[in-house]
Amino acid sequence: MQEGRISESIEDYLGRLKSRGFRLTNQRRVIVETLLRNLGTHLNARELLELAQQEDPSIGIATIYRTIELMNSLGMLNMVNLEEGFLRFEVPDERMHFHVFCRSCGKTVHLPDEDTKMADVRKWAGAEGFELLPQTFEMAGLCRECREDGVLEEPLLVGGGRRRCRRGRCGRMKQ
Amino acid sequence: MQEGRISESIEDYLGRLKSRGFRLTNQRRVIVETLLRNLGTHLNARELLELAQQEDPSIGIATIYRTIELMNSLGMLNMVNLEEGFLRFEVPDERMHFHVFCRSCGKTVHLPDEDTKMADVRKWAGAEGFELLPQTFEMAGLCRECREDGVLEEPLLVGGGRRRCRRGRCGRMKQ
DNA sequence: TTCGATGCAAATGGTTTGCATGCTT
DNA sequence: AAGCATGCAAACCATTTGCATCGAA
Repeated sequence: MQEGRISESIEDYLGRLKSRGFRLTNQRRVIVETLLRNLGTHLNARELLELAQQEDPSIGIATIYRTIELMNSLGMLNMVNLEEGFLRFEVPDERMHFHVFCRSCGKTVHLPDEDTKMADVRKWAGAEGFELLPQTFEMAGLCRECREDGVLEEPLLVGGGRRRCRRGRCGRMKQ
Repeated sequence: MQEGRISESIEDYLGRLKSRGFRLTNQRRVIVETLLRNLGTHLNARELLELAQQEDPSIGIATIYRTIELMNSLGMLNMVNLEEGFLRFEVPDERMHFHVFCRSCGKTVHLPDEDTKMADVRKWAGAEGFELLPQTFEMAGLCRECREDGVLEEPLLVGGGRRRCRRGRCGRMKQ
C-alpha cells in the first residue's frame, strides 16, 4: 500500500472512531497506523505492541488489547485463530481471504481467485438472509508432502516413544 | 445415534488408538464414549469432564486435555472456536459443516447442501495440493433483522455511554 | 473542567506440566 | 516387570481488570 493510501485509510479509520464519540488519542493513531502498515501480515498482540512502541514507547499491552476490542466491536478489525495459543488480528479490506494450513507441518497457503470464492460464499450466506462481513477463512488440511510422508497412516509410536510433533507444538490448543 | 452405531463407533475409535500403539484405558473409553454420545453438541473441556465423571468420577481435567490433544493429533477430533474464551470439541463425521453467525445478535444458522459446498471447498484446497480434513466452517455476518435495525450504521454512543453489547459478551477474545 | 483513555501491575482462568503412582501390555 | 497413562496441584501465559493519573474535547 502506498503512503498516500495509508494516510488516507488512517484518517478514515480514525474518523470512524471520532464519529462514534471515541477520543482520538495518540495511542489509537499509532495502533491503527501500525495495523494498516502491516496489512499483509496478521499481527498478534505482542507483535503489534512491539511495532507500536517503536512509534510511541509509552504504549502498554492493555491499550493494545483495549484498542483491538474497540475496533473489533465496531467491525473495523477481525480476529484470526491459527490454533497457536493466541489470536492474530487483521484490518478487513474489501475482499475476503482464503487460507489453507497443513495440520501436520503448519504450512499455510493463500488461495487465489478470491473474488470468485467470495461470490460463492456470499451466495451461501445470502440464501439464509445473512450478509457476510469481510473476513479470512482458515481451512485445516494436509499438504501433499505430509500426505506422502504418511503422517496420519503410520503409527505414531516409533522406537518406543511418541514421535515428535512436526509442527513443533503438538496440538497445543491454548488460545 | 442409536446404541448400536455408538458402540460400533466407540470400538472403531478405540481401535484406531490401539493400532497406533496407545493404551486402551478406561478413561479413554469413557471420554470417547461421551464425545460420541453428544455428537450434536460441541462440548468444551469442563462439560466433557463433568459428563465423563458421571461414568468414572476419578477422571481429572488433565486427562481430558491430554486425550483431546491425542485425538486431535490423530485427526479424530476437531477444535471449534466460537469466540467464547475457550474451545469446544467435535468428533468429525464424514461431511463438513457450514455455519453463519450474526456478529451483532449471535444467531447461528447451519447452511444446507453441505455436500455441494464440501465439494467446492475441497476443490479450492485441492488446487494447491491440500486435502481438507473434515471440519466446521464458521462465517461471520449480519442477519437480516440486525441489518434492518441498522446495527453498524447508527452511532454506538447513546446517552453518553457505550451501548451495551447486543451479543452479551462485547468482544471478549480470550480463548 | 470533565470524564474517557492510559499505564502499571495484579488478577483471571483455560490450558499445560512435573512428579509420584497406577494400570495396560 | 516395563513404561505408558493418570491424578493432583502447581505453573503457564494470553488476556482482562482495578485504580490512580493523564489528556482530548
